[in-house]
Amino acid sequence: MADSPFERFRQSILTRYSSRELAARLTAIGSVSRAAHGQRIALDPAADQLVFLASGSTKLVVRMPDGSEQVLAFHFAGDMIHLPRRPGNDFDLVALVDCTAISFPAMAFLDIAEAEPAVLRTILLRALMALQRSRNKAIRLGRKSAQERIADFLLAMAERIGIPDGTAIRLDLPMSRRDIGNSLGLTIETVSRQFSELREDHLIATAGRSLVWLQDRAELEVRAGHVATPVSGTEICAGSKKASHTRPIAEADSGV
Amino acid sequence: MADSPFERFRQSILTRYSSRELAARLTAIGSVSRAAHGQRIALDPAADQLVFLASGSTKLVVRMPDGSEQVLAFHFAGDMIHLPRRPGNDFDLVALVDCTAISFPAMAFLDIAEAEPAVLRTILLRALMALQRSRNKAIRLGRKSAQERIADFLLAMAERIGIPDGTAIRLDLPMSRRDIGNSLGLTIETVSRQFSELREDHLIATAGRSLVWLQDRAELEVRAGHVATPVSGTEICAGSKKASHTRPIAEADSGV
DNA sequence: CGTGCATTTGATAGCTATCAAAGAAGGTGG
DNA sequence: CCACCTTCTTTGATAGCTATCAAATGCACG
Repeated sequence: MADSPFERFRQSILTRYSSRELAARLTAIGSVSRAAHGQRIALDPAADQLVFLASGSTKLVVRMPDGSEQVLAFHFAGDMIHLPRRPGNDFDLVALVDCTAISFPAMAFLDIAEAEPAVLRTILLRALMALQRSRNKAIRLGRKSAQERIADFLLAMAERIGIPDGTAIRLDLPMSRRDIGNSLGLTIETVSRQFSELREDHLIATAGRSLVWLQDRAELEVRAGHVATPVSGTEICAGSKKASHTRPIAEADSGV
Repeated sequence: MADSPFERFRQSILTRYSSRELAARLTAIGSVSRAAHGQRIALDPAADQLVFLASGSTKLVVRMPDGSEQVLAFHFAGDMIHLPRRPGNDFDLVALVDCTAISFPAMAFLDIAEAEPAVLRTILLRALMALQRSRNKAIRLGRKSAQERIADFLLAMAERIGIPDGTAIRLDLPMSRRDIGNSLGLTIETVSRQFSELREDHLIATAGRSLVWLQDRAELEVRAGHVATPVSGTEICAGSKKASHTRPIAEADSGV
């Protein structure tokens, strides 16, 4: 099957030159699981897992003692996700839409991958990217107001799943307002209020529950606190409102 | 020199069986730098760096456009730290006490380490630990009150630099209240108030600016929100206030 | 077309930041 | 060794932001 989960895994993670034996050995320890919207992705709770998300999108959540849940990360097709086992087993990978995933016992995966350092390196680089994203999340949560968090979140999503649409960027968000709130440390009401405010200011447009267009990326960068806010009218700021970083949309990326 | 930075690097990162040639090649691309309290650790801004902290302790900070700084992580001797280069170069590694560090260009390091998959694996495992800590930080910042963050912070520090002292755990915190606040997304005043409250409740004791004793770890776990808070006096909770997780203090660990 | 759930909007309370000032701690120079 | 001085920490009063509580509206699905 040219489009099977394992085929996607091979194309995404294994190098073009890696041996067939390596692929076979990894296939032997990987187990495919499917999950529909809202379902947990079944995982062996006995050991740390490396999960390759072949299709769909997920949220990585931790359940708090008080029953609430904190979203640690969102993941999209092609991501590798590391799930540590902790006493209490409180991490869950939950499907936002229908998903296909392959889960590997982490240590066994690395034992096999050691035969092919390039694969190990790929996993490492993805882990470092995931670390970087987690650090960015910590920045969002630590030093930002509700509006800054929402604007920053939208820009981060634009880089992962944004599609250019005229002068705007179109997003089809697979997660609910509640998930967004749980991810940003905000309540669902606050998320909604900030969406409304950005909409009134014509920085975004929305349709239905999941479609969002970013209409003024430069101003969103300002609202996100990515650039120093110019003091309106009192000082002359040379070169303000530059065209932001203009990073490529939807660059290949992942989430160990 | 048996105690040189490179010797510590070898003992901490390289496996006992790794070749001398590997060590020599890594040594060739690593540059030692020292920094006193408050100084930045000098790093080549041209490329991503992997930094091995041979001695001392540091904070990884990002400077915000408004001039404030967010602390992303604290690091201690033996840690490996990954510093990505971003446009704007806003990440800094700052010494909390006198430090010795070795910095490597990340890609060159990995090129060399590919010859020895066990080394690559060590780096990967440390990256995953750093990711886990960053996720925990995100939980702290996202879903916790000031007191929960402080209690959680103290417990996290206990696991890294805690020293058993009678029935208590002694901490010699190398960072200021301001650094703690910048790390937890709180102001210095709020940090101080929470310390005072924990002190009044006899959960901690302090001496001078840096010494802290954790006197009631189980209750601190409750205050940190690690265990469900028992509803006082209205319901009977079977087996509450168990002796927490009793994880080992100061286990070998690192921070890529 | 009706039902159930997600989202939006509104009013109020609580928590933490901010502003302000006093009180330790640790280092320096006499 | 002690007095001084700078810096960090602690404590207090107030304002602002977001959570919470409550209700209406809108969307998607059967």
